[in-house]
Amino acid sequence: MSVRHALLALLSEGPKYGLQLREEFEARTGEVWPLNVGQVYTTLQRLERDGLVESDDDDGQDGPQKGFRITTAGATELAGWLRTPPDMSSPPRDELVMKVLVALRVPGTDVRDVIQVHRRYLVQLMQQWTRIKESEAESDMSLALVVDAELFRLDAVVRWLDAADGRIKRGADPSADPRATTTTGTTPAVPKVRRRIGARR
Amino acid sequence: MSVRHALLALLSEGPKYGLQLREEFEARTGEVWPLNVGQVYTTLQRLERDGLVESDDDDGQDGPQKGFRITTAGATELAGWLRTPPDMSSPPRDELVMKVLVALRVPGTDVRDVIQVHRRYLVQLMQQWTRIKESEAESDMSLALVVDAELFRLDAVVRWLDAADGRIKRGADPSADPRATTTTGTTPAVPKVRRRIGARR
DNA sequence: CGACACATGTAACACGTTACATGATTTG
DNA sequence: CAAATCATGTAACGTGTTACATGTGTCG
Repeated sequence: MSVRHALLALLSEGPKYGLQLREEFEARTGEVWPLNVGQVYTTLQRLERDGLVESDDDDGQDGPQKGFRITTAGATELAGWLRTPPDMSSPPRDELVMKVLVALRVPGTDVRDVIQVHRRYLVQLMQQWTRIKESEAESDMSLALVVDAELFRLDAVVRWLDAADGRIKRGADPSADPRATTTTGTTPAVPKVRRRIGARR
Repeated sequence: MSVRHALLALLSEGPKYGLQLREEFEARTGEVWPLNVGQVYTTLQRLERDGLVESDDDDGQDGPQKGFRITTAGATELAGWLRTPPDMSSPPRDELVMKVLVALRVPGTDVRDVIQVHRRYLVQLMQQWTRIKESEAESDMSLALVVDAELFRLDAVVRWLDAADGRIKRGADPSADPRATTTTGTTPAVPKVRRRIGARR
């Protein structure tokens, strides 16, 4: 859903064609978020189909540098997107969190070891981003913002790993009665609460 | 890639069938990460096709509660996955970051306003997760871990928004010479650096 | 019986990725 | 001319979502 609206936003500055959109997308993300060309074209097709965008193929010919313009509907859609917080019920499945949850139960796995392996990797990554930030981000606002976001994100992951390690260290999961969740179907029908966060949207 | 390995992990405890996998997946994530059934079956098909899993259809019949077992190849794959940090070159495209980057350039948009709208929403979400954590997470390790992860993540996003707001406040993007990135194709061929973080994998 | 739940599947779609095919234009 | 680059597309696949179709068993 992200690329779609980003293209719409780029077109709101004026008509553009395919490759140009890719270049400008990458420029605005400090060349940190590569965008493959194929997706640009298919996304543009979908945008045109949905009436958010128009192209120059009125004259029949599909010459090179086929320009696209944003429509009124497109501008409306874009404005709405900018002010609508993403749907956060329920949170994204995080691969690293999955790994730790899973490692807690997979026989013959040292969870805390898994945690440390990933922690080391993350710290290393943060150092590399910090280096980039120090050397290049002075002059490029977009790059600075993207790198900041990544650093904050990685820092949160590291801190979560530490918290998880703490939780696991003290208390070998006292709540986990394997019988309660592992049984083949004889569980006495626990009223299943599907946790969803409601917030006015 | 996450669900695939999670199912593999569940099967490493012993043979299970489709719906059971869904139930146990959700139990292990504190009912916070719902998993739709259709995906379970299609993922199981792919796992079987790839030889990571075997089923009871040797006897021809496709009765109900069709059990699946993990294979040796599956166990190997799982062990590898647990100790392999996810590929972080390059970072995921974050929708909120995209919005702010985009809002910087879309005519007639108050970026700092967009930032505040989202900030309020995020703080509100954090309060709800905190409430859940205080009331229920005492007794459920998985839930505690998942909620912690979400709280750390949201906190990082809020802090990024504040940092971004700061950057935007001081300095109306001095680096941004629109001509340099917006030109129609006459840019003098800047040596395009595609930033990618290398780390031994 | 009829309603409900369990259980397995399929179809259609959105989005993302990699890889390939096809022209047009520039340049050595 | 030949090769490289620019530009547009398509195909195949993986993953995820929603919705529907189809059986089977249980229980009022």
